[in-house]
Amino acid sequence: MDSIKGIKGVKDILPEETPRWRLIEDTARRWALCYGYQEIRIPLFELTALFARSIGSATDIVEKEMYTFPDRDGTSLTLRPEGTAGTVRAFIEHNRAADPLPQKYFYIGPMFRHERPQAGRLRQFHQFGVESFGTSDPRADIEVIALLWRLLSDLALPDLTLEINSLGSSEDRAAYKPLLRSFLLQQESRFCENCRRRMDTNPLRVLDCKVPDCRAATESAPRLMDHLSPEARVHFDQVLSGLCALDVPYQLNPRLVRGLDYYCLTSFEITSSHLGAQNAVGAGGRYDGLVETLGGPSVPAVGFAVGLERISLMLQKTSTALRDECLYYVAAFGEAGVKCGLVLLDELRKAGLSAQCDYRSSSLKSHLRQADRSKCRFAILLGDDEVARGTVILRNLESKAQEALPLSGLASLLRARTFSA
RNA sequence: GUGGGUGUAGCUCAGUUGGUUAGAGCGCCGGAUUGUGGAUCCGGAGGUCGCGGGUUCGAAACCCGUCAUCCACCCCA
Repeated sequence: MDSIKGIKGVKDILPEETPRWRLIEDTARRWALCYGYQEIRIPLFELTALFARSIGSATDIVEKEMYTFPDRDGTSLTLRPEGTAGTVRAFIEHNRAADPLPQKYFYIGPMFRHERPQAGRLRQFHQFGVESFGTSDPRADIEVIALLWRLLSDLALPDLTLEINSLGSSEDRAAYKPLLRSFLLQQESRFCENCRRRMDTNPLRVLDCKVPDCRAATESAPRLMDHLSPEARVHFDQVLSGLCALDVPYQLNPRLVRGLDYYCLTSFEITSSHLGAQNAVGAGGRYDGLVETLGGPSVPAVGFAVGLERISLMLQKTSTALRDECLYYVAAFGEAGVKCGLVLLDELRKAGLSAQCDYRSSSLKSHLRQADRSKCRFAILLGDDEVARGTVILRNLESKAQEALPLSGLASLLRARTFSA
């Protein structure tokens, strides 16, 4: 009989790795709460139309990467490829804009995109993201960038670079695109096939091409940054000076263009040189028009998302192995010992002390071998002799020091020791 | 969707120009006078050589196909 395998690009996170994942998730939650963001839990799937409208129907995500399927009545549903669309939908649906307080949310959970798996890229992957609604002030941009920077720094991820750019307003881009396009057309022969196609569909992306010849060809291209409206320019300058004031180091990258349609003004990305080809750890930007696009009021917004797998990959290299520890191993053997051991295990656990036992082991020797492997700090030896005396032997597995303790009331005695130390 | 690499024990991998019972290390289970773990020594379990076809007296090895996986492109977190 053939065994059933997992789905391509959908990975199990095994017990060896979950402590690392909890560290990442706990750190993210802590920083988000510290900055006044509140957790929101949104569905894993939504109407397909939501993503098509928010992300942009001409983007790669919508065109070829979504897990889309018909509901039983035929309506098209899609597994969420990112978290912003659903968060904005919930924001509108529950009329949160009517609440006068700043609306700041974070989410954490799995996302789904049908891509070829690669280092740092899976079909089910995990993101932590924040969305700050209602504030057009550049300090909101600074805040989310600082939050992202502090979070990643706290995890001590190596060689991070924050790159930042301004995409201007949609009017700025509309005015800039013809300039760029005519520049590109003048030297069309220098570009790769991909870029020639992009000149029509999305000329901004040509700036982002990794082919060295293409990069060289766009070296002297007109810069969007030089064609910003005065308002956009001021906004951008204030973001940059704010980052300076907070000592968040950044690098201007005029080529930085995001792949989702809804971004405007501030756009940023944090990369690491330790990640292989997919070097972006997290990215985000401002999306002032999105709430309105999805049928809500005109509400400015800014946010980011980070890839948890990519953080995990880097953490694997830098930090020592984490593991979940168990305190006591109960080595119960012999006819009477086994009976008492069953009860003792339960009492320890009821007292909040982690305890385990290998029920297969029948000799003290094999128990101690298991205790050693389990990495418990103590073994409690309980054989027929101890039962007869009404005691147990508490053995420190590291120092090998042993002491006899009374069996009755043992759990509360150990509890008192554990929590007073 | 495109390109390349890799599929042999639970894990990491050997396996000669095709040659007979397919190996090692680690891990696992047991033992070394029966109540004391890690070290050492000894023993044991565990493999449709990814799958299907072909070439051959003979295939883990060569050929074709297929699947899986990894890396890269595209693009993204």
